[in-house]
Amino acid sequence: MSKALPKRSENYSEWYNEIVKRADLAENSAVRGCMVIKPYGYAIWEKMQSALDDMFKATGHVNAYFPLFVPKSFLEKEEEHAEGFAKECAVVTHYRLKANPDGKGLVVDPNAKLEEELIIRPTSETVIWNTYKSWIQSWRDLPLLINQWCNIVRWEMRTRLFLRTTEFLWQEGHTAHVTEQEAVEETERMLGVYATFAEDWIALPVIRGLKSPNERFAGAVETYCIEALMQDGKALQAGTSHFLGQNFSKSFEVQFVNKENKLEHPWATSWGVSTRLMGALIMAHSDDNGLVLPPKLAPVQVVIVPIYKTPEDLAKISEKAMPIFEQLKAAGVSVKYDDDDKQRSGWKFAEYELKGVPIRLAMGMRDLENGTVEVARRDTLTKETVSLDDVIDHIHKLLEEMQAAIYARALKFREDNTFSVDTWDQFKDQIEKGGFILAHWDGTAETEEKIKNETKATIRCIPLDAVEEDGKCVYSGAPSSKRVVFARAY
RNA sequence: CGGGGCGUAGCACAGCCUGGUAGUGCGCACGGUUUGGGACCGUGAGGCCGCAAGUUCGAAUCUUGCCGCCCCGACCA
Repeated sequence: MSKALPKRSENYSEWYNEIVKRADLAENSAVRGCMVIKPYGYAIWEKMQSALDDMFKATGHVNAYFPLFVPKSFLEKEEEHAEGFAKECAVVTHYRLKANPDGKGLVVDPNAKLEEELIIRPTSETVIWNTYKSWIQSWRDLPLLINQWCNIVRWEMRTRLFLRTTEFLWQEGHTAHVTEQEAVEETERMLGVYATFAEDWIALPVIRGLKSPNERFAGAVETYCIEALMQDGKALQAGTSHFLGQNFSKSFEVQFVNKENKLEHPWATSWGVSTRLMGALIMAHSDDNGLVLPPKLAPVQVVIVPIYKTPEDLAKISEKAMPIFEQLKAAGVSVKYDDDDKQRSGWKFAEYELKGVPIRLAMGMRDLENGTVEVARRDTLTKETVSLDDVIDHIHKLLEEMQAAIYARALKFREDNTFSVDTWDQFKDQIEKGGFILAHWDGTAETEEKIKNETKATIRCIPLDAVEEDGKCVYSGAPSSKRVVFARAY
């Protein structure tokens, strides 16, 4: 077995692929473009789900489930939406197979052709708004605040584990409101939820912004996003929140009676984050030794490794280790005691580093004599010796400290790799080196397109907190009032 | 869909050019010695060499076709 991971500095994408596989997060499946999320990777996803779900509930949302299949006629109803997704839809045309009359195996039964094709959902606005039609009659039915956790299929040309797969897992919130302002507030509220989640849980600093019209969700009036910077200097869109206006309520003829007894179309939002967040988590923090997990998302936060020669020694160590294990567990810390004698301690150290376990405790006979335990932290790869009396308290503090330190490190990286650029030459030069580029843009799709064609850089977002300043578009020289974020992106 | 690469043991690969007994490392099983940063020795199990056809006395190796996967582009969360 090759022990070392590829180095980030030498081949970032190979490093990424290897870390996903070696840390047991996911693997490619027998189905092209589709991944198998392995138990360890899924455990992290479950932690993300659980935290997000709590935040959705706290903001008044409830969960529901809508069908996997979308009748083609639904998808067609909102024109821009249909156009945007048409190219990447999987289509169900038949409902039955039969024995191959020419020999072995099965063939599609031509007599079982569907009258209307079914699309595997690339997103659920259409089925959901078709449903909302019957759920919404009065202003008293609003706001309708619904979320669903489900899978999605978008037929991508090229896939990468977690970052872009044909099938992926996500949540999609779909809300309906009486007023435009309420819907805009909801869109912004959920963007805030995503940003808070990214920063507090993934320890990932994000820029909150608006997408340019080019990058807008198909069918949206406005798309908000959070953008993060990965260690290779490329940007990753980590979440989106859309203000849909009345586009879907009109297309699906959803109306409610307002307080004045007049018919109105409700205002809509939708918002989602996906298993792509796993990719963000990996690429933001991990190093050449493996995963680095922020404690809040680590399936195992503390691992205790006994170091012993004889079963008698192990028994003595266990006697001291088990109270630590029990106390941590009782305090809600996810802890594992690894006394498996199949592997030696050195192997375990490397393995837990690869898997990103935040804190490792090692206890040997020497520690027993001294009443101590060795505490190793994953993010800095540092070790210290701590008295058994203090260790529980120490771990609690350390977990919090590490969560903050990992965020701080990512924030510093982003700050060190964000550049204000004012000339086209500087722009072209900097984009090769990576990072976020803050530059003036004249606001036209033409300029955006030309910049993309010449440099592969896209406008990641127009930051919500952009300062107003007079400037000239870095490409066209036309006047501009604020800087937008450019980067090459995943 | 274009351009490149690869399909041989669970995994990573060699062998192919120049046709002739299917190999190495890791992993796995058993035994022993080890154990504070990925231990070592010994014994052993494990293969339709991607699929199909062709050439040949004989094909992992040569020819043709097909299938699949990976990487680089165009498309995208």
